Amino acid sequence: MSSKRRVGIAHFLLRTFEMLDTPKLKHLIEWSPCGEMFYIKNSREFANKVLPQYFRHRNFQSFLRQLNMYNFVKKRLKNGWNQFQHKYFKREAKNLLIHVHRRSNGQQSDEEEQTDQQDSIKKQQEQLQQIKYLQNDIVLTSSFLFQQSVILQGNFQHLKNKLLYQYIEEQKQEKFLFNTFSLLNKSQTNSPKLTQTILTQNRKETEQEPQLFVLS
Amino acid sequence: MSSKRRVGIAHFLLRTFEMLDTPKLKHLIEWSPCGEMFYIKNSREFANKVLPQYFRHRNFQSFLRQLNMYNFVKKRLKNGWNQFQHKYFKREAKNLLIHVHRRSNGQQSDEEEQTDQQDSIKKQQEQLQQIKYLQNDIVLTSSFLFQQSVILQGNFQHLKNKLLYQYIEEQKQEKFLFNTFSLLNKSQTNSPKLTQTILTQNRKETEQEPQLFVLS
DNA sequence: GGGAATATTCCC
DNA sequence: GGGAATATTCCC
Repeated sequence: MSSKRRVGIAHFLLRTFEMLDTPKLKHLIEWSPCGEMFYIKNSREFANKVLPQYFRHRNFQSFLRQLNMYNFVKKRLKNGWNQFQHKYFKREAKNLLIHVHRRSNGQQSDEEEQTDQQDSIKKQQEQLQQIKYLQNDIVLTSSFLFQQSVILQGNFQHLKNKLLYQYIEEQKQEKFLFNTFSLLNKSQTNSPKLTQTILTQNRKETEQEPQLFVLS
Repeated sequence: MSSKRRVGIAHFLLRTFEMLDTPKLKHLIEWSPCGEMFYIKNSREFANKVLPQYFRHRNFQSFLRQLNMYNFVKKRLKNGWNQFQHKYFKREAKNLLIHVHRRSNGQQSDEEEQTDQQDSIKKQQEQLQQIKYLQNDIVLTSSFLFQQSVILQGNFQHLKNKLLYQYIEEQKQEKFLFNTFSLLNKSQTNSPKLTQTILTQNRKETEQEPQLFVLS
């Protein structure tokens, strides 16, 4: 168990007590009239303005968590206030604070006795071994895949560049064609039929699906 | 045990990395020339001026404790600097940070030495812990690769279609050109200079980079 | 340097 | 509200 307990009173308890001792904060946190519990009246404002003065944060939730760890009992009042109470946390009895203990986190109950412990340990070891091997394989595969993805990205980039290049070539061709016909029209006012013929002729051509390439 | 690991990289690691990324602090904390370890040159001043900017305290010792929990190796240099090193904490490889794991507190040596059984159980637990960490890494990588593959497939399909379309267009143009010149040659035996003019004229055209498309 | 307590955060 | 991880403190 916790053989080593700090002697003093927890920082959290002291600071919380201090807050309650501060008249300026009465509109946000205050003892009940008789001093056996206290209220937080506006948790939002309280969190933002008061908490950072006493702790390293401004989360109401964290404050709640602490109260909870010290076994304070919370109650929601009708007027929206939060009320907190602890048997040993009272205005008139600061000395009682030494009885407020923080909940220790984990109780390790030893459970039943295990006769076949060794047996089960061995089995577990074998399983562990299997898992390790498998995991190792997976790591290798994963690493390989990662590299592949990088390579693929590269290939893709390459392809994209190719495409761009092709596009440029195409543009040139188009321009070429365009110019050709311009010149043709200019120089052949006498026989405009030629252009017509060319266009007609070309329209007859049937298109065929080309076998481009097969990728995956 | 700890079945719940946070996905992200520990706040401590990120903040420490940030410090090292800050040129203004080079006189107090700085990467080694090659970036595989870092130095703290004046721990006193560092603690007072730098720590509170990145953490909630100004204790060099607390900072040390964290480095220690994350298995950094400390070395005291002759010139008084402190050097820290971790396999996966390097300037050029922020992505490796996911492999820097916080030591789990799990070791509770209650008193005397422990039975062999308990010992072996503990070892197994450690191993399990390691496996879990590694598995988490793998899951992250795998998820990343999956996303990558989807994106790549999409990009690739898109590109393929583009390419096909372009190819068809090109074919049409070529055919068209071919026909044009055939007709031209037939009908213009008298003035062969026209073809020449067309070719010369076209050669002068300047090319311009077209905006093709933007992928991912 | 590291064990263990308390403080704070995150999440179910 | 509480389990569990990380952050900070304290101490040997």
